[in-house]
Amino acid sequence: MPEYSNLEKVRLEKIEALQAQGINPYPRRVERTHTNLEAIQAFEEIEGDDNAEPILATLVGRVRSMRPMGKITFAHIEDGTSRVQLFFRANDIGIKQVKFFDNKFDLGDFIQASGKMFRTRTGEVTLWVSSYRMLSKAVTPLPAAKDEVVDGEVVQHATLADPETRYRQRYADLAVNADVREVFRVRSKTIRALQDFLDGQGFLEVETPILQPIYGGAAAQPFVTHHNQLEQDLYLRISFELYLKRLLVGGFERVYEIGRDFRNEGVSFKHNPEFTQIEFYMAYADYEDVMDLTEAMLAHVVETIMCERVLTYQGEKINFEIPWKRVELRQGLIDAIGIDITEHPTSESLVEAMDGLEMEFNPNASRGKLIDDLLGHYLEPNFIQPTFLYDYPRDISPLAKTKPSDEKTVERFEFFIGGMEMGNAFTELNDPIDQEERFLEMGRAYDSADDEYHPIDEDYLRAMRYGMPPNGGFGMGVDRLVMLLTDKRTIREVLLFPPLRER
RNA sequence: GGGCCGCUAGCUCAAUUGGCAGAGCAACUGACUCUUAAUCAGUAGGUUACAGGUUCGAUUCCUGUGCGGCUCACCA
Repeated sequence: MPEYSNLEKVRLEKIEALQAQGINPYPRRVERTHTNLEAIQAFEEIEGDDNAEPILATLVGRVRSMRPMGKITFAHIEDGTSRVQLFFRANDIGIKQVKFFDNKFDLGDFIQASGKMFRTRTGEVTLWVSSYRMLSKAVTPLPAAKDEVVDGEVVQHATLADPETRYRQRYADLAVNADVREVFRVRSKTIRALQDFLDGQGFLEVETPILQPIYGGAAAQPFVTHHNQLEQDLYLRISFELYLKRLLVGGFERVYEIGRDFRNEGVSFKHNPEFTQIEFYMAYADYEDVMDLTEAMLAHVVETIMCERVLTYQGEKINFEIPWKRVELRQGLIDAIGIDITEHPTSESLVEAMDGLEMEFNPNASRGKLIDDLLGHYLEPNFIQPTFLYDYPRDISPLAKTKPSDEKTVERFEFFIGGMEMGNAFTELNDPIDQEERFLEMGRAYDSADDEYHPIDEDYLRAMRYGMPPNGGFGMGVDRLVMLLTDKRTIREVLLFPPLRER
């Protein structure tokens, strides 16, 4: 049994009063002739034409404001398309019906109202109500104090702002904050735009297992679960990579997947334990082809959402015109801190060179890890404009092909926007013998670090031994892209139901 | 996981040095036939997150717990 607040008790009493009058506060059937927006537009089209038939409409929506004035009442209702004003007048429907609305309806209730569209003296297109009924009674008041419509824009005066309540009760946040609803419309459009682009390039969208007996394709701690009948532990995937590349072996030349990855790691403004990833794999392509496609894809998405290839993120204008800046990792570090990583082929040598940097680091880390730390600290935050950073150390890239000229470096790029790492791509390793050696090296690296056991995906190696076409692969965090497109500083703002501790 | 900060009415926020816990909106009662943050008059609304401590007296100071925020760490 919930403990009802005084405000809720008042509304429960209203429900009882309705039922006592034989009125069902939660009826089954609804009538609706127009959305609110359609009704307003239909009226505006015939307005001024004396011969036109009046627009008769039955509208539905949630009551968002009420202004009772004795024998007339104004109210605003909101549906999925727009707000519209209702006008109740005793002359038309009788004082009882006006008072019934004033007394038995509350902010947040759903109503169905019929009448004629007209424009008030103060200029607002309004439904002149001839009949109305309750569609759903709200027991709990919406956490919005009051809002008004100014020039068609809803202006809120003190609304739900506490982040904890907003995330825990996202339904209330959405109901009350139109800008939050807009974020998730943009999110949906973003995913659609990615699909449209890749479909247009001849890619096939596929779905691969989320529950996997062996996880791989990224460096991350997995979530573990258990299948009762199979009597087997399964992992929630940390990437799609190894399954998608099996599909290249199977004969699909271009595949992509958009879906959820799960990583049992820390949470931050740009990390969530479950997040949406897009990966694609492209046969007969290398990482430079993938760079070209990445630019074109992001330009398409930004243009679709923003209607131009520019967006503003946290006050910075970000330009998605092609081509983007391309920075070689080695040169980027030389320019930033004067260290040439090719002159330091061992971690010992690199550690020596890093002595004196203000950045803290683990001197026992591998050379690749140190380079990764350096770029995360000195390069990433400065890449506000879309930037490719390319040619990475081999030992942190076990699935990428080495450069022909340099065994310690692989054909890999990451790209950055707004100071955030957005994605990762490489010329994919397709040599099964080399791949097995890399896996074994990696296993040793884990042993030596006394870290957890890292399983080798033998089936993936078998697939590669059947022959895998040369290919370029790509992965990107979709949540982070949506952050850019909606100008949100934290990933939680673009997740409908961000994780919170149980209360 | 560490550090810092926060938690007061349904919502947004006040409360002087430790001295009767307040406002706006929402709610309730009444007035009002073109309002739109409607207006006007009145009423009610609190375990100050929770538990303990110091004190004549705690929203305020101290300790612990819970939840959240920021940040650092972790994160091929």
